[in-house]
Amino acid sequence: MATTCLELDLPQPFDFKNLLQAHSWVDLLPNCYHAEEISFSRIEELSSAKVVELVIAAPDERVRVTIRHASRLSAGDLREVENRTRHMLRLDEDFTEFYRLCRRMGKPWSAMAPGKGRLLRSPGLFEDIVKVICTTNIQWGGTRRMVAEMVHAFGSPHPLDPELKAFPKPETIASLSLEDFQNQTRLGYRAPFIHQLAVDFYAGGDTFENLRDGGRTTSEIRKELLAIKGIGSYAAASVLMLLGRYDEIPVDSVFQQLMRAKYFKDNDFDLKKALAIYEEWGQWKYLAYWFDLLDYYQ
DNA sequence: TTCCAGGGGTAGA
DNA sequence: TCTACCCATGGA
Repeated sequence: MATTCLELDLPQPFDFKNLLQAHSWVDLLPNCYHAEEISFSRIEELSSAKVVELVIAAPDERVRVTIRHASRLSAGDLREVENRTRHMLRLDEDFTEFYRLCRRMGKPWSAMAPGKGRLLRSPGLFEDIVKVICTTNIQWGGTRRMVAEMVHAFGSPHPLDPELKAFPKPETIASLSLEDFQNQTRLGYRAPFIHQLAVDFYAGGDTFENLRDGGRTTSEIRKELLAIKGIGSYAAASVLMLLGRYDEIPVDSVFQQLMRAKYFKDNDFDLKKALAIYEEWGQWKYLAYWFDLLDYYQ
């Protein structure tokens, strides 16, 4: 076994612990949260087909990525690990304007300004879209189970610890018949959506990479997301957040519960009035809602 | 047993 | 654009 370390500068301010704890992506395989060390690990399959383990921590003002690997890593492999880490931690997103708005809005949002607001995401868009589909119409325990079943059934194993596996590649799922895919996982009616997504990603991944195009409007990208089977308004808002666009609020049972508990009495919940609560946050609505939620239930 | 969960697709109005 | 109905699965 060999171990290689990478260190990356963190933009300041940056709250790494909050990035891990603020939403539950760190609880979904292949991510593994290490609460005591304030770190997480995950198995990654690189473009070179090497399967490595990344352990990511931020003990000071830098990110430390410890890579456990079986064979020698090339400069290209290391560059890929760096790029994937930067994407997961959103190191290149600018939250300056959001923090300014938080300070102006007062409590509870003023507590955001010292570096909170970054929500962990996956290195690849396929993984994030599949996981969002797995959050629909099911409790969180079911989401974890479905994601774990896909990773165990179709993920590439780490050569030094075959029980640890990467998130499945689109081509692995696309190479299976829908029937075989369904028989090896319990995804319910979501199975055809995820299988088709894998087929489409494998056939034209570049089309999906266009969703990351910063030059396009959120409504353009939202329209394309809604064209994906299995993605409705809630899931589109969630994927937009994972793309770094916070304009849309994911209206689901969690949102409605918070609204009924905090802002509406008895049965006078009104969706338009509820959405209007966050209107003044403009392009930061998702984060304003999300941290309002965390503050209320903490 | 029944309800429903970090909803979405479809048909029909 | 809105509504009704159906959709697998499993926890409560």
